[in-house]
Amino acid sequence: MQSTASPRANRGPAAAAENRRALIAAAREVYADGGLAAPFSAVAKRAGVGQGSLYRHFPDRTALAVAVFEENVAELEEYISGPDRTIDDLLDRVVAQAVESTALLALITADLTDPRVQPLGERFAVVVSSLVEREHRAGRIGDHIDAEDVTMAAGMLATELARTDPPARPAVAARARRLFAAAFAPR
Amino acid sequence: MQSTASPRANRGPAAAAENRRALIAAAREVYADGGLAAPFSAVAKRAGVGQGSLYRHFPDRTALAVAVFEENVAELEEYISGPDRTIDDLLDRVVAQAVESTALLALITADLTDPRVQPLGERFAVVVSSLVEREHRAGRIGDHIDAEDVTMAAGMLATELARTDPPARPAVAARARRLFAAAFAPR
Amino acid sequence: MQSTASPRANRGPAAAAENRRALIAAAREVYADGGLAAPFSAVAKRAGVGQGSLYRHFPDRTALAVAVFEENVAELEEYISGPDRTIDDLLDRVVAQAVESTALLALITADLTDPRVQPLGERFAVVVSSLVEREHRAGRIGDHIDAEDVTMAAGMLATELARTDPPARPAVAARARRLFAAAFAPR
Amino acid sequence: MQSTASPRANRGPAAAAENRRALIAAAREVYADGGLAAPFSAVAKRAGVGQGSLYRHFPDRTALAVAVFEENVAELEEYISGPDRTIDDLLDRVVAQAVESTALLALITADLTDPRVQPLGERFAVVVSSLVEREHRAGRIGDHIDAEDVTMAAGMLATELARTDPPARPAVAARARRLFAAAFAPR
DNA sequence: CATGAATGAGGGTTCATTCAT
DNA sequence: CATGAATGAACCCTCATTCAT
Repeated sequence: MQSTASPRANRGPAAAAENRRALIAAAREVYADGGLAAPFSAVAKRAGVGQGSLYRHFPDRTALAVAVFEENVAELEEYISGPDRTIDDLLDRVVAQAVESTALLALITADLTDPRVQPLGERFAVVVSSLVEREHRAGRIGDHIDAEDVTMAAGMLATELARTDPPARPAVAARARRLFAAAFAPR
Repeated sequence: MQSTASPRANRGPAAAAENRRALIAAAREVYADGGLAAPFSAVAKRAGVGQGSLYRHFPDRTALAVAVFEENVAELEEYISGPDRTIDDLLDRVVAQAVESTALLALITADLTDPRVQPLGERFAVVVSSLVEREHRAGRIGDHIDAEDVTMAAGMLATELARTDPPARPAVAARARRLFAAAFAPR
Repeated sequence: MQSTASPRANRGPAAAAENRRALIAAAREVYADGGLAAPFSAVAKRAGVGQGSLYRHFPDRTALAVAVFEENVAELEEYISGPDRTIDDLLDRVVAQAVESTALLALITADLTDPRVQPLGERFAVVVSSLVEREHRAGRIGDHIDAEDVTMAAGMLATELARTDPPARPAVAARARRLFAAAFAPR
Repeated sequence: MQSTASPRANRGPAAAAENRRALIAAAREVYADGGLAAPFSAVAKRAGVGQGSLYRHFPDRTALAVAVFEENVAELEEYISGPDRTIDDLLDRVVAQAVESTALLALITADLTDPRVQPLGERFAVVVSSLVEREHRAGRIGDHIDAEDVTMAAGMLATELARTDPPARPAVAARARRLFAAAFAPR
């Protein structure tokens, strides 16, 4: 039974929102550094927050991953909504997000049927669909390509980058992008 | 005091090679089932071998992964040496190997600079190079494709499959293969 | 920054008494359900009251248990004051109270020397004494039985029931009651 | 992931049986002292054994409790097998075992349907039955008493003692014994 | 050389308690 | 005076690794 408690500063409920944000940010850093093997508690430590608060905000790793990706997807949605966005732009953003998110991405792809995860996938699918349609109309991609092809490519790209050593990433990204560009090109 | 311990069957040195093989096979099964999170000791148990023997043969996970991939690469080398083998054939084999090996693949790609891992990468590169050259000559793939493109594609394909739910794998494999075929095709 | 916290309804001092009652009722339910292992905080949650209020009213588990038993004893006192009440009637009430109170009873019997607990024991002793005296005069119990015997029997009975599976309780209660009746009977 | 290991003495498999015994003995002490709330790990510490070994021998608290009671019941069986043993003798032994075992008894009575627990209950029932039969024939107990009455009494007695402060135990034991003697007596 | 028990550090999670709002 | 988030110590359990037999 826990008998001792020696709290060391309690910034009060006002800190809740701030803590939540700090935890999400910390999660990006921790999982980018240490991969999925990183202790869950490391997120709390990095965020400068008690473990209890981590669990209050995110009862498990998936909940945290979902929160991270919610931000990612929101960013994509907003970015893509700009005029003249292309699949290339999308992949740019994906590449940019890839590294910090990949360990978490592994978590999420591990259970796509989780009810918390599905909405994210759907939002991403919508982003891709609208882009693909636009690109088709513009004749910039071939008729043999559909939204799911692009989604899969984005996923592969992100994963590939995530497992690449940082210094090698630009080269790998370039090569992969070239490969997919070739695949997408109208025939 | 009378020892109650009864070390079950010590078949002597002769068993060493057999144990080694059993461990490698067990590793495939264990990591295919449980992912990288599977306890290392589960490999010993599945192989019907003591913990000590596991550590004697493979001092760490990477050593075991290398052994598994050595078999995989050897199989590829042999397979590819047949006449008329194409990149398509290679990818077929990669797909076949992907699932059981992926957890271990994650291990290996995590440290490609490990001196034990490099030779494997090189052997795989040789396999791919010879194929690519042949395919170029046959005009079956475009000039914009080099061996490293194919290597990367094989890696992405394997990973993508590994993280796909078994029932969905055939569809995913088909889609990915189509994508890469489009990418490789002569223009 | 705008606080997003929204302390739900602070009904002012008037609510204090009401909260206290709600907490006691919640304690019965929570500990009846989950045993002593139930988190203290569950009482607050069940009562629909903040943690702080729980601690304000009852600084520790024992304080809460004492409050519960104060109600129990008061009920017994009132019940017993009726005319023609017998030890049998007392045990009936004890049985009725047993289940919901037992986890808390364990708490209380764990430290009978606690100054908050003693008065309860004494009040219960008074209840029993008056009954025993009456029964002695009526010749319904033997001279070998004193108030402490009955007190102990009541305690054992309550505990025995509390640790019995609900469906088996009637049978167990009947058997125990028969046993004690035999013990109490005049010779 | 556990990365460091600094074992501090490994007496080898030969210690297994010895460790098992030490754990059972430690369990008696720990739970007698601290009640069921005692950390499971305290048993390992008190036994001078690693936590892992504790879990290897006894995967959960119930397994440990069963082992303790197996010894208790065996002792009762042996004791009772002597000539001229009476229910009084049985209760003497029960009283003697009560304190050290009660926290564990709470554990066991919490799930009597556990397949590991049932055999123990049955063995105890056999012990009691043979005694009761003998006492009936000797006319030392009334016809209104059956084996289950005695079993219940033994249980109540043990529990009552267990929750009594050590100094008060002799008096409580005496009183309870007197009560049950009165209940059992031929009419 | 094989076996498998022993070890104990570490990570996951819960919950008692405090305190800003 | 109420609320409920924050805190972190403690417990549970698993598993990597060693080593007596």
